[in-house]
Amino acid sequence: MPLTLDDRKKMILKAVVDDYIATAEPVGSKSLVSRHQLPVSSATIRNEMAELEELGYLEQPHTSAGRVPSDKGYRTYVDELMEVETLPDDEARIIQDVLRANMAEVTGLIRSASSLLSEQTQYASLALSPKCCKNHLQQIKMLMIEPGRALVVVVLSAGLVKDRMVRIPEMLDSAQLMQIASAIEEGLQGMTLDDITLVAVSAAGKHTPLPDSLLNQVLYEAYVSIKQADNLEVYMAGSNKLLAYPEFADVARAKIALDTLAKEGMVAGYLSETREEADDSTYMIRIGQEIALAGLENCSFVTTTYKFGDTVAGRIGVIGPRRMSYAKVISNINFVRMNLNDQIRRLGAGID
Amino acid sequence: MPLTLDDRKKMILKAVVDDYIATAEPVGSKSLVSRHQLPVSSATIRNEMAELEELGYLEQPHTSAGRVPSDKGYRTYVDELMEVETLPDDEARIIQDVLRANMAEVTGLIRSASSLLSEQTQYASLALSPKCCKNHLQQIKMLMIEPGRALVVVVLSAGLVKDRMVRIPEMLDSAQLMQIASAIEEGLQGMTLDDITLVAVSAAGKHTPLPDSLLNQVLYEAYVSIKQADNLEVYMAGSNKLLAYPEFADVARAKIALDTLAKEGMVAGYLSETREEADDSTYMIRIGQEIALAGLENCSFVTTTYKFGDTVAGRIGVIGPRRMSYAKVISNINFVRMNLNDQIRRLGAGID
DNA sequence: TTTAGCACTCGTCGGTGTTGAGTGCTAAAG
DNA sequence: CTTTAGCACTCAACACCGACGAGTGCTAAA
Repeated sequence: MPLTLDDRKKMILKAVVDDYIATAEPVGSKSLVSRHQLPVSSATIRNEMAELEELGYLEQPHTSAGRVPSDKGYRTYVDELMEVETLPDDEARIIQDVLRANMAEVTGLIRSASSLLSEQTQYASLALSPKCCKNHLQQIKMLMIEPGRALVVVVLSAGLVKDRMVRIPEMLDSAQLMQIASAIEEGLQGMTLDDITLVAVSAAGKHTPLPDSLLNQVLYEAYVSIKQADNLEVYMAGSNKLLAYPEFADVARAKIALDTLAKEGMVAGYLSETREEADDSTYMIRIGQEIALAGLENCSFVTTTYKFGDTVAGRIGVIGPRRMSYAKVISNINFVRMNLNDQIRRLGAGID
Repeated sequence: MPLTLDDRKKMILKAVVDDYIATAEPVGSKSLVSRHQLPVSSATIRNEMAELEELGYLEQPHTSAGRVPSDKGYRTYVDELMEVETLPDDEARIIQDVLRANMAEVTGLIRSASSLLSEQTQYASLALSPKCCKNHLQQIKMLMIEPGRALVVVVLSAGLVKDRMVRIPEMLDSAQLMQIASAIEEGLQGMTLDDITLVAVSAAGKHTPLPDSLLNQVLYEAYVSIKQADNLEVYMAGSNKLLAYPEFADVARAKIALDTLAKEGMVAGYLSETREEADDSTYMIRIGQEIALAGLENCSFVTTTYKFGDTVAGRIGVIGPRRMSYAKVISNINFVRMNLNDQIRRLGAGID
């Protein structure tokens, strides 16, 4: 049994996947030759397809139906056979324009990149908020809103900013609050987020000449705010677009898939685990069963990473039916990735 | 033709709606008598139902099927017939606990109230962010993040806080930025948001001894931030739960409905328009065609308002199939509304 | 090795008959 | 005048049937 397919088999596999992606219907030998004007007869194709099935690249929904790609079939398709188009100018322009218009802030930038992907590909899209364990605390500010309430602003390296409303003792005034914040900031300057503990925050804050009774609550809230700044968040867009595809014609199946996607934590967890693998290639593809999430068996993920400086910060990608137009999705994702990294770099560098 | 139904007709209408809500299947005369142990025969019910149909309260999907409530039927059901249950203790407890845990900040509070509603009722829920044209600007702060970037924090009356990252000229230092912010704050102190114009902001800011070239960009960003603080936002949750109901068994219909809901702007606009009506009653119900949004013809909205102090600030509610369990939804919504208003009041008053 | 030919498979589609829950109507009983 | 038993009628849902056709595998000849 050959480990690699001969050229004709590759050619046929590619044709089958292409056709199935286009039509969503099992493709037969006869329609294949006519559609692609192959120089051989349908009988030959039949023999080849039978072999491809035996090798696990194709499947038959039932005897006397055409063939459908298996996970393995899709896999070799995306790894070896597919031709990635370059993005049409008009689509490229849209992406560039939208990203440029949203570059005031990282979160908004990523969110809009995600929406863009969904809009352009007509699949669902998702993005993970930037999270980098090597992130440093750069600043922490506390802003008095009214007696008893303050806004804690945490600035991480790479210019990522998060804030959070907290309750503080009513007796604290604005000046004291700022004093505490600077004490913490000084004490933790440059520490990585993982290294920051409640003890460390407390130690830093104790340099302030204030009674513990007032301090403790504030220090605790500061600690929580810092930790929360690094929380993994998910932005998802266009999941209802999936209902347009025939693989979701059955509402029950559709519901299972959408319910799974709605549990953002699950998807986030899954994607963040896969962080390390395949770092060299620009994108990562998970097909069907390769996704270990119940309910997404006939879906595929295509994701890529975006960077802060030169460290990977998060993922952004597309979720669609297994039978998705990988070529189109990948060209979009690559372009978005490039532009996203570009804008983030500019944002960090302060270029307008 | 009588303007009001006699007691027996009311009784029958109520029974039909109750049954249809429970089973999702057209209810016939025979099953009605057996289910409710009515003291009359099915023939009598048939006659009554025929009359109710003639009067427009019931509809027949086809001859020789049972009856289904019409919009008018649902309307009188919710207005006159339905018995609103009081919320079971355990559900009440959950709501109280979750809201209490989220009371650091208004936006989070409302968001969690919305999720709660969806979770408790198993329908979709949505909430509009607080927006009150009589809102005053209370504070505006600008926080230097790094040269060229600043965080603008806008505090409205009632303690609503919004912030936004902006670009500023690189030459500005932290002190200057604070100076500008206080100038704006002083100049606009107590103005309602509607009255604040770019001109007003500029006028307030010009008191600072800085060259126009530096000022203008900052003032513009401040203006945008203030305006944006009052933007209408929508939080939606659980829209995929709708797929569980038989009215959405047809994917095409389901898609239309979900697509409409996904256009958050549309729903927001629709709900905010209905703001004034029915202020006296605690909740507002829109049934089927009463909703003027294409795609939601067999859905219903049940919404209520929440308040900042004593002015209406926003809406929160549930979207479900027309055949929704109004009694359950209303008891949930009322309870959430009460607790939400309570927590908002405490939040404003600084009670913990 | 390729391919024409052929028998076979099986899902789809239209037609047909049955079932059953529902109706409206009529005529008798209360 | 209202109620109700009885009956004929309607119609969606379901199962069954046969024809159709796109597809297959196999065989034997080119």
